[in-house]
Amino acid sequence: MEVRVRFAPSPTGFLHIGGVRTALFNWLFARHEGGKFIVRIEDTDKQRSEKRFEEDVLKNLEWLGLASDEPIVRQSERLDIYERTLKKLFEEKRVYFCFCSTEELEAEYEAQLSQGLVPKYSGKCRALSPAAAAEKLRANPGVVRFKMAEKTVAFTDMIRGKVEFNTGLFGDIIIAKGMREPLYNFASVVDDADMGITHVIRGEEHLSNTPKQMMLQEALGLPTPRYAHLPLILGPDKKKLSKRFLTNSINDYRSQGYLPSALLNFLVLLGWHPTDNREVLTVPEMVEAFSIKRVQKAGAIYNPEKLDWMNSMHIRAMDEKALAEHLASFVPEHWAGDRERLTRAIALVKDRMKNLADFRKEVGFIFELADYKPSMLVWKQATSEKTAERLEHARALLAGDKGSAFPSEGTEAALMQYANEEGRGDVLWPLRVALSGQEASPGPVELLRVLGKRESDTRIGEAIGKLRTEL
RNA sequence: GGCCCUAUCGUCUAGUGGUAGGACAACGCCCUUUCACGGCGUAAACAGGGGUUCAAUUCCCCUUGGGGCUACCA
Repeated sequence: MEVRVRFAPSPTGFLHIGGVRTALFNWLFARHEGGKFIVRIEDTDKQRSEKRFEEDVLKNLEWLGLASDEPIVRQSERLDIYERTLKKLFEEKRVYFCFCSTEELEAEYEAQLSQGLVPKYSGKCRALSPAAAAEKLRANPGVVRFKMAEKTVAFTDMIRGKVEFNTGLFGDIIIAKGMREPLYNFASVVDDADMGITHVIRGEEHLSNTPKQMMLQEALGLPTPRYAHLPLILGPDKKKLSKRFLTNSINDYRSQGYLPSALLNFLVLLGWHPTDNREVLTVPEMVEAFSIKRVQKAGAIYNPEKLDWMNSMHIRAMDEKALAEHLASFVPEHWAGDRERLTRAIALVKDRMKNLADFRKEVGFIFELADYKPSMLVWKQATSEKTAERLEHARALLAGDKGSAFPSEGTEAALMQYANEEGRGDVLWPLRVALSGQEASPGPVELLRVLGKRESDTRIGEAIGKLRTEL
C-alpha cells in the first residue's frame, strides 16, 4: 500500500521552526518510503485563521522544498462533507446536542474538583429528547457532543511503542459547534480517512488526542492510521519553545541568510540522526538515511549556535555559481551585476560566512572602499613616513607586474621577499589595510587577486596620499 | 490536581550487563600582518534511591526533574 502522509497546519500564525520540523519529518518519511506528502490547511477556526498566514505557510514550504505532492486540501472547503458525516452520527445516535452554558460547565467542573473528582462533562444533555433539542436549537446554536465510550484504548506509536489511555477520563467531547463548524478532532479524523492517510506524524502535544480520534474512527467505521508522535522542540531555557522563537517566522531565517538545506539539516538533527556519525547531510542524504524508528523520544532544545555552524557548512559545500544566485537578494544590484567580481569575492569569503547576510559586511569593501584613518595603516612601532615608503616600494613592485593573472607568481614572490626583509607586519599590514580599509580582512595577496591590478594601484596610491597629507 | 510522555557533557546525541564516543559551544596551543578558516589539545555527562546480577549508565520498581494534554484552539 502506498504511504500517504500529511502536514496539517492551522493558519493562525506564521510558519515557525516547530511546524517546519513536523513537515520535514513527514516529508522525509514519504520520500524515503516512496509515498506522498500532502499539505492540509486546518482553517476551521474562523476567528483565528487568516489568509495571509496560509499564504506564508505555503510560500515558505515551497522555499524549503517541502511543497505538497497533491493539491492543497482546505477544511473550510469541505464543510458539506463534515455536515453529512455529522448527520450520519446523529442518525446513529452517537452524538447529541448540548446547550449547557460556559458558566454552567465551569461551576460543574469546580464542584467536581472540590470533591476530588476528575472534571469532565456530566452528560446532562444526553437525556434531551430529539424534539426537546430541536426546540432549544431555535434559540441556542448549541454544540455537538460525541458519546465517549468508557474503555481502554491502546495503540502502538511508531516512536514510543505501546501507549494506553482510559477514555472514561475524557467525558463526551465536543466535536462541532454546529452542523457546519467542525472542531479539530472530528475534522481531522474525517479528512485523514478521506485523503487515504496511512501514517500520522505529528507533535507530541497530540498524543492524548489520539485515543479520542480512534474512538471517532470506530464510530464512523473508519480505519486507524499508524501514529508517530514527535518529541517537542524546547527553548534554550529548557521550557516549551517560547514565543520569541515561535513568533519568528521562517521569513526571518530566510532574510538573515540561512539556506533551506541548512535549516532542514539542523532541524532533522533535533531528534534524529543517521546510524553513522554524519551530521552535515544533503537533503537526498537525509531522505536516504531517514527512519522514523530512530527518532528520539525526549524533547530537544533549540540551539541557535549549531544552526549557524550548520549554515556555514552548507554555504561551504555550495559552489560559487549557486551561491551567487542565493546572494542576489542580499547585495545591491550593481554588485550582483558585476558577476565576475562577485564570484571572486565569494571565493574569498565562502569559508568565513555564517549566513548570507554576512557577505555584505565581510567584503563590502571590495565594491566600495570606506573612509579610514591614516593611522590605521601604521603597523605597531612603525612611523607614517616609513609606512608610506614601504607602500611605495610595494606599489612599484606591483606596477611592474607583466603576468596575465594578477599578481603573477614572480610578483608575489618578490613582494614576500620584500616583506621578509622589512618585517612582514611592516609591509603586509599596511598593504592589506590600504586594499581593504579594514582592521580585519582576508590577506593582502588574496585581496590583490580579487581587486585586480588597476584598483589595487589606486587604493595603494590613496593610502600613500593619506599618510603624506598627515605628515 | 488528574491522565500521558520523557531522562547520558551547557546543548544535540552515540553506546553497551564489564575503559562512556562524536558534534556545537567554551577554553588552550599551533598556523598567522589582522580577522576568520584550518590543525592539535583541555575541560565537560550516565538525576537520586531501591532491587535483579559476580558485575547495572544499560533490565525492573519508586522518587525527583522536565514536558504535553486536561478548550465551543489546533
